[in-house]
Amino acid sequence: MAKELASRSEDYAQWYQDLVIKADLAEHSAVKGCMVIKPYGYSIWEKMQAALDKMFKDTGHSNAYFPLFIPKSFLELEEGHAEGFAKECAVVTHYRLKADPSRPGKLMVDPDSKLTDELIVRPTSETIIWNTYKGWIQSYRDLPLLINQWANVVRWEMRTRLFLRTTEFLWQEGHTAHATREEAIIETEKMLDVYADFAENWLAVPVIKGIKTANERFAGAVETYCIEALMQDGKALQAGTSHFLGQNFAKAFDVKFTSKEGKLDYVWATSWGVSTRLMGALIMSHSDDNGLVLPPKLAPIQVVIVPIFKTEEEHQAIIARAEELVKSFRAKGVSVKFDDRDTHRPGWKFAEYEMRGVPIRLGIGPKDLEKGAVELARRDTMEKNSVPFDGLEDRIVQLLDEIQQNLYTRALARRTDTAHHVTTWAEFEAALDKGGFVYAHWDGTSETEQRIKEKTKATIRCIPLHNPKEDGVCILSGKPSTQRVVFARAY
RNA sequence: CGGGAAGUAGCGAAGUUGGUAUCGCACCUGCUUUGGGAGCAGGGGAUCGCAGGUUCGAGUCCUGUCUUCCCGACCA
Repeated sequence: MAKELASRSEDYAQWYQDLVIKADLAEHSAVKGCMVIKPYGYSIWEKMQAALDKMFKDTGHSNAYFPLFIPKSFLELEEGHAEGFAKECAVVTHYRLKADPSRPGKLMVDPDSKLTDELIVRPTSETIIWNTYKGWIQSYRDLPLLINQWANVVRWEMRTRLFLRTTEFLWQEGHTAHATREEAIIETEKMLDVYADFAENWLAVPVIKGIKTANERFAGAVETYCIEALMQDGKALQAGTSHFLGQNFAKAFDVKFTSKEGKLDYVWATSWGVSTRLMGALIMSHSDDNGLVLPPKLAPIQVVIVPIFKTEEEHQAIIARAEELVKSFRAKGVSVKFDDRDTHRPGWKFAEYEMRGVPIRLGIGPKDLEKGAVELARRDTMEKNSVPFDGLEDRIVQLLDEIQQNLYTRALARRTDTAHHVTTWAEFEAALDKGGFVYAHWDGTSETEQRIKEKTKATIRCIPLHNPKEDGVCILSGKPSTQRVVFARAY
């Protein structure tokens, strides 16, 4: 009724927007390109943060916090980095307002408050962090330095979409410093593994781990690793990146250390990040035309109990039973909500929790009490079954795990089913139009990649790690190639 | 930032050649209801995105501006 969505098949983009709004995840703000993340959406993000934060800590990292503002002069120091971000920076040029003498009650920028060194609102923090690290690192004993920060960043995007691309977004950025090139590369790959682990085991989103081509590489990086996910409409989404920065930033910010052998050398660096874009990946991987579908591990509410009754006697009996269930579920670590609001009827609640993606719904009414059972509805399959109270909490724990697995399996099957291996240009174009990852030979040049992008809007998502070698010819140039790379149209 | 579309009550929409705003849902009250978004009756809520202008009179015409959506260029 009031909350219907556009269908995925008719208008995928509209479906996505409707869903974000109607599942109460986020809304547009009064500020162009910026969103308000609503409590329900934010609680999902908090669960992601908690899981990732633990993974970072478990791999030896500590959190810290660096300034929102970066002096413009810092951003200029690493050439590639400067070029990459120059076009999308918000710049603070003044530090004060004053009453506008020509418009009573209005404010104006005080021209006397002009900053001599303008400040950039961070689009990423490499520069301020490497400026800081210079003071922290003198010896090999100070290494490795393993820092993460949770922060907001601003990139002045021309075209925005809730969660997928907004002017301001939330993320974490890890910045590490190492004594050797090898150690930095190990770190880069380790954090990519953390991201892949998180994507697959928490988001239930299968990802391809790979390396970006030069065209797609992070500005200032020597090598960019990524995890690429496939959305239901057949488009790819970069879900996380991990960069081997070489000595680029160490040289730009003059960060040297004395080795055990007494030699002075620049340190080796990595940076890695995932953002609230993961919310978009989560939404577009599992949800359906009835609304959001959440993997149990990230669902703010895993089980909702909806009472159904006519008389107050029935109501009281249900409350008694429901409270027992809540207690036993919580004892098993299951997050459960008993929705005893009398302001909404059961049917309304069913629809509402479906829209919000709650993995399991239990309906309890007089008929169930009589049978000693509940009506259990699974959000992922929309199946309904009567399940006895006896042993219910164990069944729930098991079922949550089953749902988590099912979402992953389903997403993986979709990715596998839509994957194409092509050899000719005609096949390539046809495959792109169908959607999904397209494995094709490429001659390895940026020029060819660029031409393919211009002709088809598809990009090389990545060169998969441990990619099997296979002789072939480039789909566009016909030149020899030693491996297939992954193409797709992307978000 | 270029091209297109849109903005009227919380949401979705109607509004004729300019004459002071209508409908559905939602909301509030009451009664009846409650196993898939309840029914009936009554009620409240809009300076028509914002700022100017034309006019006796502007939701409607003109100018500017903000925001959103779609398509491009750019990007997580």
